[in-house]
This record gives sequence, structure tokens and C-alpha cells, in this order.
Amino acid sequence: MGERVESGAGEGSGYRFKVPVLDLGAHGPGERRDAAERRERVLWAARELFAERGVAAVSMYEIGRYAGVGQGTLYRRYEHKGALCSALLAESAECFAGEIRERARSEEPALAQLEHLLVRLAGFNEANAPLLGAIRDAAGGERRSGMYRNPFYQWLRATVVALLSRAVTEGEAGTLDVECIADMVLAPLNIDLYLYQREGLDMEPERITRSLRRLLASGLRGAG
Amino acid sequence: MGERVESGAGEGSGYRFKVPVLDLGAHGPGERRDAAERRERVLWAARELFAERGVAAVSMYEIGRYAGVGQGTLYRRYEHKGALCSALLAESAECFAGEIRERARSEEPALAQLEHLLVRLAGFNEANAPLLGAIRDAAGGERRSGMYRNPFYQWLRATVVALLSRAVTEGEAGTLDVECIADMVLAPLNIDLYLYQREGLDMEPERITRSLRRLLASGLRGAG
DNA sequence: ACCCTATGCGGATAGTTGTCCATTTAATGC
DNA sequence: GCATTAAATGGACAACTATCCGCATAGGGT
Repeated sequence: MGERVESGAGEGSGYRFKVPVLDLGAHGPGERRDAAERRERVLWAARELFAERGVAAVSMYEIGRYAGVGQGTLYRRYEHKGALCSALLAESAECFAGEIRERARSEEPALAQLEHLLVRLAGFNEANAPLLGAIRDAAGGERRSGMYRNPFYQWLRATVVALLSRAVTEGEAGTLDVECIADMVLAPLNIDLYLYQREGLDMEPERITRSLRRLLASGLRGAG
Repeated sequence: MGERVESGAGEGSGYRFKVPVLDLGAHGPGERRDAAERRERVLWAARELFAERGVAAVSMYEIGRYAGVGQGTLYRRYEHKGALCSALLAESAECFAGEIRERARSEEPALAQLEHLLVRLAGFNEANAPLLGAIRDAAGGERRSGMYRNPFYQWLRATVVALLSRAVTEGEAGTLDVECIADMVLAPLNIDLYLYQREGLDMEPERITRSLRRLLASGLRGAG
């Protein structure tokens, strides 16, 4: 009883034992049983409190207390609030990645796939804005690059690089510095700008994705 | 003696009395004399400490103490560290804006001017990275949109909108949702991404601006 | 069953941000 | 000069993040 299971969705939250294709600190498989249990408790407490009062209004201290876990324990698992939020996002991210990867197997041209990826990414922003916002907030000062070094962005970036490269070799796109352009293709959907356009400027998601597609399709000069 | 001067560069730091074309909280002209003096002391202390130890390593508390000013006073002037940094940046920003405005008077085509603006903006990032970083860091949580609502970004955005509009009416560009696209044109040069590309990926500024120009000129499809 | 140790625990604590408010002070009108 | 008052002051304080470290314990080895 109580054996550590390496795969297969157990009871609980259901995402702990997924294959770590894209690992955001969801769990470590070599974890002591009590530690794993506490990790669950922390994630559960966070979900609970976030749902009740919104991500921004909940402090790490509260999460710890609500989970019945000391500060030390809390911070050992999740270096900061952003890391905890990344863990909570892992399931959605995994799912998003899965969908994109699925599509990658089709014969569809690379640029069409890229377009699709971006539209889906806007949807991901839309669906996970509060968590994404908190992750961004935690990535300041010493952790400036945290936002870009995290596994999700890295995967996103790598995927875009791959699609762009394919587009170039298949003659769909002109020559491009794909490494550099990949970031620029993703930049307009960074969560800060996205939220500003959505909430500050009252733009619809469709408007945002339409403009981005237009821009990427033919730049500023091209025909509208 | 001690009259409040409204224009003309006085002795001191030299930027206090510039016309507030673009006002970032550099000063208020109807300010009590002692208050103005303390404001100077705070800015001086900040410059001093930032120069000595780097922006990120200096706390508001320290700045207050170094300036010989209480917390209340400090925070009355500058709501948070980001606001203080904006004030320190005011001179450079004013100068940047002046240069761009100057150029705007020429006959040069709108898109060429936009291109120039972006190259100069990369230079601005380069020259003011630490302050810009701190400003960004302060714009989280409640203040999420602070980065975009601040006068500098608003001016930048308005300028790009104007240039794009002109490009469209003069037939240089196809039809565009200029309001939406303006943000997207600026997004690739946001300070977080810029620093990640510069420091994390070791890209040269020229590489960044070249890619951005290429992207804006003809999107992904166009010939390299 | 017992021991040993790597691992985990949690509360105390230091450092920081931002607010509050009783007190002080500059400027204005007389 | 002097009174009045709106503005400004500074330090106490509450909330939060993140680290540290002495103590507890799970789980493998014997």
C-alpha cells in the first residue's frame, strides 16, 4: 500500500503523474510520501483561495497557513508565488502543448500552423489571465528573465522556431533570423500587453488575433 | 530671491524646469519651496545609490534614509520605486521625444520615420535598461497596466499611431487597425524581452533591430 | 525490529513596501 | 509682525516575502 506510482492518472487532482514532457514543477517522482502529500495540500489550498478571492489578493503566507504548512515547507517546494502558479498551470499548459503537437503531425503548411498556434495562445491568455499575470509579477528584479526561461515559454519558442524554419526551407517564407523573430512573433501576445489591450483598451480577442495575423502575413506594407 | 522659475534650465540637475511636454513626475510647479528641495534631495539620493550599487539593489527605505527624509515624504512624492525611476528617466525621455518630434517635421515617408523611431527606441532600451527594468518591476499586481498607462508609453504609442495612420492614408501601407497594431509594433522592444535577447540569448542590438525591420517591412512571407 | 541519515518540517526572523496620522511648517491675508 | 490653514513631514506600523536553522521523521539498510 502507498507505493509510488510512476504513471497513470491517480485519484487526486489528476495531473500529478503525467509524463513530464514539459515539466513545470508539478511534482518530483523521487519525492518522499509525506512531502508529496504536503505538496498536494499546498496546491489544493492555493486553488481554493485563488478561486475564492482572486490570485492577486492571496499571499504566500496565507496559502501556507490554509494548507497547514510552514513557510519553510512552502518555499522549499515553490521558490515564489510565480512558481506555484506555474505548477497550477501545468495541466492547462500540458493540454495546450498536446493540441499543438498533435496538429504539428498534419501536412498543413508551417505558417498556417503558426497562425493557429497564435490564435490558440490568445485563447490560453484569455483562459488563464490571472495565473499568467501572477507569474509575470513574480518575474522581476533578480528573476527578470524567469518569464522567458520557464519551460512553457521555452517550449513555445522552440515550437515557433521549428515552424519558422520549416516555412523558410519550404519556401513559404523569405529568409529570416528565426531565433530572433520567434520571440518577436510571440511578443505581441505577452500577458501584460494582452491584458492592457483587453481591459485598458477594450479590444476583443478577435481584433487582437486578426491584427497579429495581418501583421505577420505581410508586414505593414502589404495589402490589407 | 528664491523665486519659482517656470522655464529656462536652472543650475541644479538641469531638467527640473523644462517645459512639461511629456511630464513624468519630475516636479510640480505649484510646489511649496521646502517640498521642492526635498524632492531634489530624494532624486539626488536615488541617483547616488543607484550609481553605487545598481538600481535593483537599492530599497525605497534606503533612499529615504540616505536623503534624510521620512517614508511618508518619500511615498507622497513617488508612489513607488517605478515612479521614482520614471522621474529619473524624464530627462532622457524628453530628449528622445524631442529628437523624434524633430524628425517628424521632415518630409520623410512615415514608415521610414517609424523605422527610425524603433531603432532609436532600441538605443533607449540599451542606454536605460536598469531604470526601465525597475519601472517594469513596479508595474505588477494592482498596477499591472502602469507600464502602458505611463506618459512615456502613451506618447510612444500615440506617435506610432500617427505614423501608421499617415502611412495608410498616403498609400505606403495597406489598411491596418492602427490602434491595435501600434502596440504590436512596439511589443518586440519591451524591456523584458529586450534584456532577455541581449543578455540571455546574447544577441546584438543590430540583430534585434534588423529582424524587427524585416518583420515589419514585409511580414514573414516577404522576400528576405 | 532497529538504526541511520538524507530529506523534510515549520516557526522565528530579517528586510522591504506602502499606509496612516499626529505634529510641524510655509505661505497667504491682515 | 501675526494668525490661519492647507500642505508637508517623519516615524510607527501592518502586511508580505523569503531565508535560516534546530528538530523530526520516512524509508532503506542490516
